[in-house]
Amino acid sequence: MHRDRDRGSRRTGRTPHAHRSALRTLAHALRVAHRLREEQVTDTHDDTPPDLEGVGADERRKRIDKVARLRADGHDPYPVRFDRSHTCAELHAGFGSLEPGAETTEVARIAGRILLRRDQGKLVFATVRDGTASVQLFVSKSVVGDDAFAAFGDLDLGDWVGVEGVVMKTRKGELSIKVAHAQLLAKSLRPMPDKWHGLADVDMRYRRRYVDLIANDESRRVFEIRFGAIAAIRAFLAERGFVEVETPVLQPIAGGATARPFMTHHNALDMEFALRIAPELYLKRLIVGGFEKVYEIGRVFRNEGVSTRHNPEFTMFELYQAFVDYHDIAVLTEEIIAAAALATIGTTVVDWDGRAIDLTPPLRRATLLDLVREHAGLDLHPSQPIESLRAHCDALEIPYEQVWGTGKLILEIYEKTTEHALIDPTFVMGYPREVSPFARAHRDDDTLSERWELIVAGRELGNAFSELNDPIDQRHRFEDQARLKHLGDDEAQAMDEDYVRALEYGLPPTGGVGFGIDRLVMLLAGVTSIRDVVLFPHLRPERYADDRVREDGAGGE
RNA sequence: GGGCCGCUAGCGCAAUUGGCAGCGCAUCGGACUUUUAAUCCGCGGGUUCCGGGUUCGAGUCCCGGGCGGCCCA
Repeated sequence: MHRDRDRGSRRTGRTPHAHRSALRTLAHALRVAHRLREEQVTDTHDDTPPDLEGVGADERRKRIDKVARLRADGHDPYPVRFDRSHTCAELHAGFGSLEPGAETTEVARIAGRILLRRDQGKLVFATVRDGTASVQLFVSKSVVGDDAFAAFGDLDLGDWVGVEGVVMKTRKGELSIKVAHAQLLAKSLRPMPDKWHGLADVDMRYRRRYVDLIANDESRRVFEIRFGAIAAIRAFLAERGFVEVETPVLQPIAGGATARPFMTHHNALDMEFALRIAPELYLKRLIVGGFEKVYEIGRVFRNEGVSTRHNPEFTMFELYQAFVDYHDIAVLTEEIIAAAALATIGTTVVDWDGRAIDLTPPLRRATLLDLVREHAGLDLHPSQPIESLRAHCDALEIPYEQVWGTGKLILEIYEKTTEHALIDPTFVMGYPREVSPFARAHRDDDTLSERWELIVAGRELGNAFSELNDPIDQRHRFEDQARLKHLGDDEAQAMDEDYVRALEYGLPPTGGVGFGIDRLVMLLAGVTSIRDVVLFPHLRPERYADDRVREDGAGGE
């Protein structure tokens, strides 16, 4: 309150004399706007909103009428605030051990949404839930009086309510508030989903996540895992001296990954920007700048298909550390994953698609070439004649393009024969250098790179390098990529001159890793659709009843 | 992008060969002062996703479209 007053007086005190007439004009405009708004409101106030017509409008109509009646009786159906003394979880923690039938003298004030009602005539039980847990309300006519009892009876499932009363346990042992006062905090106009079956329609669960979260415990569980995993990663890294940074989402050149970007337009500069496909190149610029341990958790955007495995925007974790290599990064990564798992599900063994997957460090390490030998029975190496690798592709019915080198062909063979079979977590080490434009050459074999991908349940979870820090080499890699792009590979990297310039100032030896937070959460939560771990997944736009009218009017497009 | 499947009351689901569109929950009315998805009695509620077609008759069959799911690419 003090702060508000201070701020207000400072602002008035600073108002320059010369601005008064401008302020008067503004005040006038605001008054006009306000009046217009009021006219609109009174115009439509008693009318049925257009979308109230048609099916299912019954219950909403009734609840809207209730709101009007409450207002007519001098009650505010949407009061401004409520002071609570406890969350539901705090009540359980503090009074969970009460004996059945016991009544305390402790007065508690809690708030929550009414989820269930059990009407007993002159006694009503209601289950309310806040953000922490649920607690039962015990509402007795003889305690609250006839009028308040009737008012409580007027509340609907879904309404937000604040109550005050002593803490007690019923004879059956249910922790309850013996309500003395109850207040509507926000009227719900829409009927809740089935109290037992919840909201099952998958499409509606994604489109109306708010309802899904109200009705489905499982949905809340998954997102608690998500929030917990991210928090655990941040805590783990903070403890080890990493700093969290934010780098540009709007980038003149979308680099750091092979994917097609979304393009957008900057009006004032009149130029095209890409939404980032990875934060990688900016994070490494920061290592050039002298930060030694940086990471970013942020949204990246890839303009590709939409499915249960791909959302156009998803959350990427990327980390870079100076003076370490990809072996060090593998150790760090498995520790991060284990920390996230322990913090959220209390174990490093996850149940995924009916299988137990053990994330306990150390995870298996194996080279890509050894794994291909193991799974496909093929002894491959990038130094082999390209004809022999093409022959293997032909035999495996893998389509390829003439511009592809031996490294790309080996990667294709690996993906077709081996990757999907790697169920237990495996660091697949030593990708061909040709397909790894930001990884340094392998210290023992310069046809390979110091790069691993972490594969779990047949899918890529993370990708890491000993970062390429030789600016001359990096320039050549960009030029190779540019050549591919010119030949029609629209996922190839574009030359980023500023990034090369940054490397020319000197990137110290650096290890880096990136992984998809969404995929990690899927693994921890044991769900197979990315849409179950993204709060508001991308879906094709919903069609409203209005669209039909519009289309008919426009003559059908 | 291809194949298969789904869309029915606010929510969850039925509807046989093409023959009156139903059940549960929720709502509404009634009973009930220790319930736990409370219970019991009763009344309402429908653009069967949209548009065409076949038929005496379409939720059901055919064609086109929309949205989603699963599998494949």
